[in-house]
Amino acid sequence: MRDFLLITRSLADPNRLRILCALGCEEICVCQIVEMLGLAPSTVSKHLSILYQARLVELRKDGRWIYYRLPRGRETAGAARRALAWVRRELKSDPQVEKDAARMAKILAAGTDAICQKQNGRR
Amino acid sequence: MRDFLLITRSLADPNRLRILCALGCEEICVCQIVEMLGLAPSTVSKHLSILYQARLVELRKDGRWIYYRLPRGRETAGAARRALAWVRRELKSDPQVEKDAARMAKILAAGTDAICQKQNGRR
DNA sequence: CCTCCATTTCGTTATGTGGCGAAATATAGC
DNA sequence: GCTATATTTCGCCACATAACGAAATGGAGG
Repeated sequence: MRDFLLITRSLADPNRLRILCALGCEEICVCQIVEMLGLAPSTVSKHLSILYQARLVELRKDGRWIYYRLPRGRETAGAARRALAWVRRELKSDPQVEKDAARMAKILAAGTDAICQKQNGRR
Repeated sequence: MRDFLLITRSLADPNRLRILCALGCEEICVCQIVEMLGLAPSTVSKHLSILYQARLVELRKDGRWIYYRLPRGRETAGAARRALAWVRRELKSDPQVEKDAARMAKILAAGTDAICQKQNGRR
């Protein structure tokens, strides 16, 4: 029950749902999620931490960047995998999610290296 | 997204999950849910109202009693049905849920009419 | 009509949560 | 080692929420 509640409480916030849907299949840098949501980095970090504790996302550190993604390996807890499948199904054609996907595509495509483009562009 | 959030926020509370699991297949009176959870009637009523708004339960009024049950008809929104199937699967063998089932069985079996037994017994 | 009782609604309180900015942490590059 | 930058942690505030008891609602039955 406790673990399941970690999951359901994670899913009870629109911004966290948007993050999960945006992750889709690709790996996304924190700064890109910040850009997509338009929230303060500290806020996004908190959301990601909540998702991480519920095992709904994994992270990979690469230099000073941190990439988040949906869990991949076989070792992924079944509960998390089923929860993600459920969310994806229910929100597949959600307007907000679709808008986010379009926006994220633009964010990823902007700039040549496609990594933390906004911050690079600031200089 | 809005409707989906109604569902996920409903599922983000342990007492509401216990109610949904207790409903299982049978129809249960509010006073019996109160007895099972050990919470104030007003609190339980609020929980039921939240579940009702998310379409996760239906109600049937019978005299001065109100029975709640999981949604039945074909007209039930698919999202609610899928959410309930997910919850049931994840919590099928949860210790708390099993204890609740045993307790609820006792509550339903107590008394001959099996309706609001505790209140009947009070007189 | 009046009472009784199951349930809901209302008002209050304590706690949880989402948001931000500031400060801390960590890594890259000079 | 110092600076710059990405991310997290911390402290704070506004607001949501779960709990209760008291009062209101509504049907049953005298």
